[in-house]
Amino acid sequence: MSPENTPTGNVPRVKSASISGSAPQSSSGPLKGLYLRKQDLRRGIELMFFAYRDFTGEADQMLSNLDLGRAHHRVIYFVGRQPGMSVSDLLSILKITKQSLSRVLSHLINTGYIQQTKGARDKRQRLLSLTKKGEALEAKLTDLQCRRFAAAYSARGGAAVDGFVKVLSSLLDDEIRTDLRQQYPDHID
Amino acid sequence: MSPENTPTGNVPRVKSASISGSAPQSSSGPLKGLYLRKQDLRRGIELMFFAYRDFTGEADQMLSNLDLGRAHHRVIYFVGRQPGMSVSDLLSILKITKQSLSRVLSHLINTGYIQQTKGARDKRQRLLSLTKKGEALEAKLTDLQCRRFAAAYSARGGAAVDGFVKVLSSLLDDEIRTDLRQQYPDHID
DNA sequence: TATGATTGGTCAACATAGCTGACATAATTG
DNA sequence: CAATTATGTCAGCTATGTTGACCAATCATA
Repeated sequence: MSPENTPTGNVPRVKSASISGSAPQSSSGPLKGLYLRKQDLRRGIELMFFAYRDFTGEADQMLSNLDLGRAHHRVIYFVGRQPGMSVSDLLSILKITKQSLSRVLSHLINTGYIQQTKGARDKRQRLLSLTKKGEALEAKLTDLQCRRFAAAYSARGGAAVDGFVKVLSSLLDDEIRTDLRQQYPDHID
Repeated sequence: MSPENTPTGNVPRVKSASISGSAPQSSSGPLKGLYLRKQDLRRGIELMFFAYRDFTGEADQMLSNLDLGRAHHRVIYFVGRQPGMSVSDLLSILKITKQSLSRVLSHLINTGYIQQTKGARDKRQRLLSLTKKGEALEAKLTDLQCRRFAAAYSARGGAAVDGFVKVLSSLLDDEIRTDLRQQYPDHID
């Protein structure tokens, strides 16, 4: 695709790679390196782009009907996942600025999706949790996305799911992988 | 996590699911449905979120040094992938409005990353391609992301890559999957 | 207890990247 | 010729990110 600056040391250069792989073996074959051609890596890049867009699309639609955006969804999701979390917990998960979060969080509190309670140990903390209304929305949104995953997982089976999880977790930055490993100890290595 | 509105018909309800799976079998076991628990689906959701962020992070950084954003990257990527494509081709891939694309595309043309040529068959079309400068940037950005994929793929092996591709393609909307299948005929089913 | 660090909130200002709606031009097609 | 298509452009709006500055409450500790 771009002659100069040949890929990586890791990637076998395939000069003038054929656009579509009329590969002699199946692309899933055990032959080392057969999945490291430029076209295979590009396929991964594109799949990530399209799959992420489709994966968030349905929820985005439902949210826009409620005058909410994807940023609100993230907050609702993670607060629902770990009720009683602090604002700084949320900040370190989302990796956005306090100001960006504040805008979204305030709106969710004002519209009754999220409630705050003062921390018992540390009274500076505002511990976040979903209200009934927030729980209802979180359930609807998460169900939408879980449905999509459940369909994909059942269509492809456990071995494919295992590979999916392995590769995705290897795409993570090391720091994030360490965090996630603690939350899913048996599942992400 | 949210009792009301129980998941899908497809998803086995696991009321009061334990937070962390101290599963009796490995999560990748062949046992049907063991990867369809709510926690497994949530793990997928979260992996998509974090992996997508990390996957785009390095390129975003490089782009911001050039006063470009992710939208510019997408245009450069897809034009690089298919030189000579028309504006409407690009629109249907990116699924954004003409105006949104126009802003980004004009900037890339003005700054010399992309060039236009009138279509030979249809003179209304502006066929897009990368300039030398654009090719150089595309190569740097794509190499960055390919490196990440190559590392993940080699760390996990061909079987995992196969599962990764299968599950991701099943997460796509049907329409997109049909399109991609044509571009990677041997690879996406 | 006084000091410094942490947790959280807020204000102002700005940038990017999406959106709608309206309209214009050029070229193709029927 | 009329309708459609491909593209570009203007004006304005929204969502979500950014920086930098500053403040108040609370906690931890010298």
